[in-house]
Amino acid sequence: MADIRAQGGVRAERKAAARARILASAAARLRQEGLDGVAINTVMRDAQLTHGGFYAHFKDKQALVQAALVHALADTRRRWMGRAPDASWPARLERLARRYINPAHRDHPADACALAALTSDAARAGPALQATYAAELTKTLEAIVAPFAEAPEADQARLWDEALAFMALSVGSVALARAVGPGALSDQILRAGRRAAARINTAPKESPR
Amino acid sequence: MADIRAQGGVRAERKAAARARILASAAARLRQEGLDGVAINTVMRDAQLTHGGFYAHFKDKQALVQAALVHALADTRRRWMGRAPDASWPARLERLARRYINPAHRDHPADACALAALTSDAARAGPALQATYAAELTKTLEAIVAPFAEAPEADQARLWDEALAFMALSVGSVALARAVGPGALSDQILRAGRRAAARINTAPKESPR
DNA sequence: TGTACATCAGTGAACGCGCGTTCACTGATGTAC
DNA sequence: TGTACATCAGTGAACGCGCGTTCACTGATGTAC
Repeated sequence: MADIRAQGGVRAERKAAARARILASAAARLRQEGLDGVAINTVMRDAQLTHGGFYAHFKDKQALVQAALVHALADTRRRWMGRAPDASWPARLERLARRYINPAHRDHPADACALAALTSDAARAGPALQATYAAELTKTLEAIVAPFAEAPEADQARLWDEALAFMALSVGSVALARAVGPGALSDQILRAGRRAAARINTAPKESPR
Repeated sequence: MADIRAQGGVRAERKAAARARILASAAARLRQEGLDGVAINTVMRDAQLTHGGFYAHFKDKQALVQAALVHALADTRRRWMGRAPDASWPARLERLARRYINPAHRDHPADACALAALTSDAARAGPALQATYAAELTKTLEAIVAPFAEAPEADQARLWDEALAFMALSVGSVALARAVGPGALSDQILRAGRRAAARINTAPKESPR
């Protein structure tokens, strides 16, 4: 009895399921249509509910968007990194670039990385969303360098810088490839971006390679 | 007399001046607040007019946004490229990266490159705006490689690819640096992106350098 | 186990707001003679 | 040069629409005895 109550009961279970549906539909809308695409009416209809009930789950639209952003990125980060170990740092960047900067990722935004979808939205949003965006980007950067945490201290700074530039190029390539619309230019951007991402180099200009 | 009429007369001159004010205010709003920031009421008030008169100048909001995008990019492209000749292709990329990927550019969006401000907006917009965005990006790419049009035919494809990746990284760095909000991470992104942009390399993975 | 009351997720109408667009009107500018 | 009419950039009220949020209400679930 106590156990069953601890599990939540029928009502709590249904509420949790409803919240999960709301979050999933908000996450998809967020990635596909941005902040303005997360209209409460639409999200609730997607989740087979009416809009009035929304406020039993989230304080306001802002809270939903923040939760949806975290949800979406946890999902794509896990799928992106995969399980395959990489032989070297360049091999890792090459593999991650191949899996991120490609036409399928560009063409399916509802399942894609929210960092690439929301650059402009986050730039214009308030500090709260920007902080969430920054925290999620940081988690992603840490996931990129994680397998090389054993590398010498002296190399850590270089890896971090290269991961930063790698993310800027990856996000930039996909965002730009979407912005120009379908066509040859979009494909060219992805090809060039993918190649350059695998060869990113952040040595300061003073020290020639 | 005929000359004065050819110049347009008082009414035509005033109309042209009003149109220029509308366009300038729309271009600033577009860069700072995106497509939704270009509200006709606001833009017309900025231009010292009332909203009803808008349709004497533009067919609809879409036409204004397209014209403002072209206007904004012509301006920033000219300022970005400057007049200084560059000693070499790497020197050109290094100089352009320094002038694009920096805190001042990040922090003054109303005067900044619209390509970086509108990636997400253009990705979700209709084909007409995407075509304009693509055409403006193409003009920018052409301006980047223009001084090296005399280079051997065999090098042209490489220069174009590197210009593509360079733009993806430049736009991505500024867009990402804005998205994370002010702080150390934002500055790190710009520093790493700037260094990597000056060293962009799009050789295919099969041929090691 | 059965009954009476309390809780609260979800419903659906309503609100105020800003948006893009339309439209009858005004009055300075332009044109015809 | 002077007068009568035509044009049209700009005004300001009005429209329908979708938005986020509020709120009185419902009815199934949960609790107390």
